[in-house]
Amino acid sequence: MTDATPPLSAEASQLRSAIVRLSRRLRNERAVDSMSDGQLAVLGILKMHGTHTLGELADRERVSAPSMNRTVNCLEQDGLVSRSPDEADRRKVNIALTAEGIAVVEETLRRRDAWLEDALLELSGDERRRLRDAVDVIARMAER
Amino acid sequence: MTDATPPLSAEASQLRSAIVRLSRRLRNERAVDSMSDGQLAVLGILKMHGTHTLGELADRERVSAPSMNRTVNCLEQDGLVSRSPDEADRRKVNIALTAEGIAVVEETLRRRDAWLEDALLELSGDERRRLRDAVDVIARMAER
DNA sequence: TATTGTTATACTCTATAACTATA
DNA sequence: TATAGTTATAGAGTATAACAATA
Repeated sequence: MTDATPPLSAEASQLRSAIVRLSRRLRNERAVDSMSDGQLAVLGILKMHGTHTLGELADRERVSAPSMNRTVNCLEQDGLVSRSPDEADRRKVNIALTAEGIAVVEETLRRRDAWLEDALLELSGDERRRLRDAVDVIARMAER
Repeated sequence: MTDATPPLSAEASQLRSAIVRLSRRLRNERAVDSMSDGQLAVLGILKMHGTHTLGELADRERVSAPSMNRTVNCLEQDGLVSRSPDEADRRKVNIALTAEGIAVVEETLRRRDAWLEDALLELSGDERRRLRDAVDVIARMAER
């Protein structure tokens, strides 16, 4: 597709702009509009990586423990997560998704995917292939 | 690279995950750590699209006018933007970047690009080409 | 004594409603 | 009378410091 290698700086700048803009557009699609980004992020972590303690959630989201405590309180009041004391170390509290929490996070991801699926269907076969070929490279860069 | 077309749902899901994660990683790189996302977004709009009125900025960021007013107050106090009454319609106020505001937004973009440039240099030539071929597709999807 | 979670308190960012100046 | 911007006030979300329970 592209033959000559363009200047590195232009390549980085264009990539950054495209990634940030698509991400912002995606974020608009969510199951519960009243839910904050922070709350949704916690549900996503629990969905993807299973039960966490409060401290683990705070570390993952790079947020203070009191702040995460408040977020978890809201989610607990809404019935989306449950707290239960850890058997081995009773200082710890395990936070897990409830059935309703699972439903909310799956619906949000479903909406975001649905928006993307619509967009993918408007692409040509070649454009879709180019996107597909880049996905694993993007994912690996994010882990850096 | 990829020959068979995978299920649309898996394709969308993997793309969403990769885009969101790389975007989050990029956001960490900024010139002034004490500056909020909202403030930086305003500087970015002014840098990219030139002078705006308060209402235009509020509309673009999908935020209320009082909220944008406060954001602009902070930027003005920090000397990053200037207010000047519109000549034609004196109800309006034009908000523009100062020299210092230009420097801050350029430094932030430079940092983000620098991080990306480092990451690009660690890729193979083939990986970089795949990324390059996808950028304009991603940019177009974001505009949808 | 150190660690985990929680409460107390304050600051920032957001919003709606009311106000001022101009069209 | 309508519109652009601002001010007043209140509701989330965040942080640091202090506290309680457990290791």
